[in-house]
Amino acid sequence: MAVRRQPTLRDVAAAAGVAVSTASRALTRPGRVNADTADRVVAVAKELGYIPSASARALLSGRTATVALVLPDVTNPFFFGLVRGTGARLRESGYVQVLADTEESAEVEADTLRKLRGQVDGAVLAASRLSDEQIAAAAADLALVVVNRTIPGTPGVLLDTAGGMVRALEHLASLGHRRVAYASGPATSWSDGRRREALLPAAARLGVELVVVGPYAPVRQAGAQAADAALAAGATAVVAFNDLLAFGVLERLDALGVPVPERMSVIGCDDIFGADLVRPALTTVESPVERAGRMAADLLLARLEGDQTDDEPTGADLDDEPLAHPRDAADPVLLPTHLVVRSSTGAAG
Amino acid sequence: MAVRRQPTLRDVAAAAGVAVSTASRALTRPGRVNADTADRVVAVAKELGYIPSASARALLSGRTATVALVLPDVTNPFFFGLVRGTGARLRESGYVQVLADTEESAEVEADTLRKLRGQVDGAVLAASRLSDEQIAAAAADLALVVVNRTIPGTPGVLLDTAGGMVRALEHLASLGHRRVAYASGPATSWSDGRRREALLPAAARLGVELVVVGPYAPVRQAGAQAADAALAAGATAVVAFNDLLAFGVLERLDALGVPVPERMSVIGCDDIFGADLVRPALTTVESPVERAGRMAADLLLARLEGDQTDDEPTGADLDDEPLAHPRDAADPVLLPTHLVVRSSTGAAG
DNA sequence: ATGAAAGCGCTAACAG
DNA sequence: CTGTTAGCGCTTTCAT
Repeated sequence: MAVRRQPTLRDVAAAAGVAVSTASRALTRPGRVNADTADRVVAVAKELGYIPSASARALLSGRTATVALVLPDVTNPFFFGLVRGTGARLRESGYVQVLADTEESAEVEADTLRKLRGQVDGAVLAASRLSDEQIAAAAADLALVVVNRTIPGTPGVLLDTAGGMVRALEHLASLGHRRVAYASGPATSWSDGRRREALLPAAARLGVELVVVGPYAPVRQAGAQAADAALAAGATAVVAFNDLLAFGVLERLDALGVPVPERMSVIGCDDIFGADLVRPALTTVESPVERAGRMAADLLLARLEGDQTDDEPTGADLDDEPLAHPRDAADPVLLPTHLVVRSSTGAAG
Repeated sequence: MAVRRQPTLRDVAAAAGVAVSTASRALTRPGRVNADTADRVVAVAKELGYIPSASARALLSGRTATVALVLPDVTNPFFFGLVRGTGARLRESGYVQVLADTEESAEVEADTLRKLRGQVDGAVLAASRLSDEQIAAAAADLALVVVNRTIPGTPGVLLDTAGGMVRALEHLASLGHRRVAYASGPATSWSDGRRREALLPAAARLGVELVVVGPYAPVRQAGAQAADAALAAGATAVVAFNDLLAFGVLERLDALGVPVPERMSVIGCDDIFGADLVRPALTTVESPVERAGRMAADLLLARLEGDQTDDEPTGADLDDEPLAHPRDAADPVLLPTHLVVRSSTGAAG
């Protein structure tokens, strides 16, 4: 197991009867070396099973061809799409994806980010628990792209779940609901704040009374409390922070014998795996998470590949070409969401 | 973004007024240096925000403190537990986890493994699509632990799903089922072979007629065909290769108006997220996937940490101490599974 | 077109 | 206890 010493470039060069520098060129810039020599080197390298050392390359170039995806909780199905989306995009460009779970802790997250510096070329930071300032600080040391967060100067991808929730409310209003509960997510969740900001005026406009209950942890178990709270509030419908919570609400209502959607309509958010499996199937706000992941990776790679301007750029350059590469055009990309109506919503009881 | 040059050990040494080697020692072996000096160096390092270069360390030591988890498909919920289990264990020991998706392709897998060599200290290989020989070959270059696979000389963790399926069959037999369909998984799946080997004799013993249908891709969509095949075979119960497939079976039966479990019992495997959410809730073979992940990581780390015997061991050592560290005691760990009975199984129609 | 040599950041001898 | 030196594997000047 893992014993055999790996052949180095020196071995290849020796076997091919050339200098290491020639071997290096033959392998990386075949054009800048005699065709015959190049072929020979390549052949020898292949025969020896030579694989360039990533560490040596990284040490020399400062680039690791590795990107981290930093998440509060790898097991939350919501993030699966991100893992997949960023992973796919990164792989396409020959990057390696490393996964970092911060266990919902701001401290662990800050620590992770610090350690990551130097290990990776950049990171996609999703649903960060850090403050704007902390993120901005981290962004000074490590190429960062944030998902579902707005940090001035840092590129980001936003999923418009707030908009989706407004459409969910409109849907409920059209079904005759007049008293709707919003089962809110973690107090530290940036998304949750945005949604509340969007839901309140929308409710007023629609003539719907919105009762905010919570905050709840975005997990199934918390759904029981949310269901009870919605019931107690006299709501005929409940919009949950996410599908996990909505699943829990459905379970609780089922256990209580409250028919869905006859006496209570339920709407989730994210359309995670399972939303169409539960009975009744869950009406939910679908967000293109995988696309968000791809896009986040895209943004990051663009920065990374663009950072070819190694040697300290002159001051002049900094102020020039504001069009080609506008400094503060890091306006986050906003991805639209849409409401998927299933059987968990119906006319107001 | 990511501009500021990181301080190196040299910067720290200079700022502290010592030689780099002293700074190095102060930071890594505080005991072997004057306490005052050490304190000063540490203070300076902290002030400068010094972080040792992983690349340089790796280049020098040959160890990257990184372990890869290689999977055929990151999006398959079955693997979530593995991601979580290995990730948790690795993090505990200060290792970084990298995720590699081989897209269900043996070629991509072989390629990935080759590239990984040098980038990581070892890898956990789950549900490999490679042949035993290919895996054994890869294991010569990279510390490997396999999950759900038996490779002589390579440590592994096995989930006893075959045993679980036999218990599932016993459960069905006790409910009076006499004709049961097994919706088999991919032909290349090692697990599937094991299960068939276990199910056939068990069926004979139980006086149950087992009809093997398939093979099917382990995905929801394939469940429709499986359901139809089970129906056509006149079975009163179907055991599916995995929960994903079972979900599809449930959906199809629902669409066809076949009541579950009245006219058809359904059993899945893995107890993935959602198995208790579907209606009727799915009876399934639960396997401790997360534990398997932890254990796989454990085995790998044991090898890694144990591999302190750098300089080529003498031939003598190889034959000695067969007890302390038995060479071929790489007997795979077998983790027990158990049947979770839910409402998708009932008495034979 | 090719070789020799320097050096990325760090640690491990080897002096002193 | 601390400084000097060498070298991990590679790319990249700089010569030739």
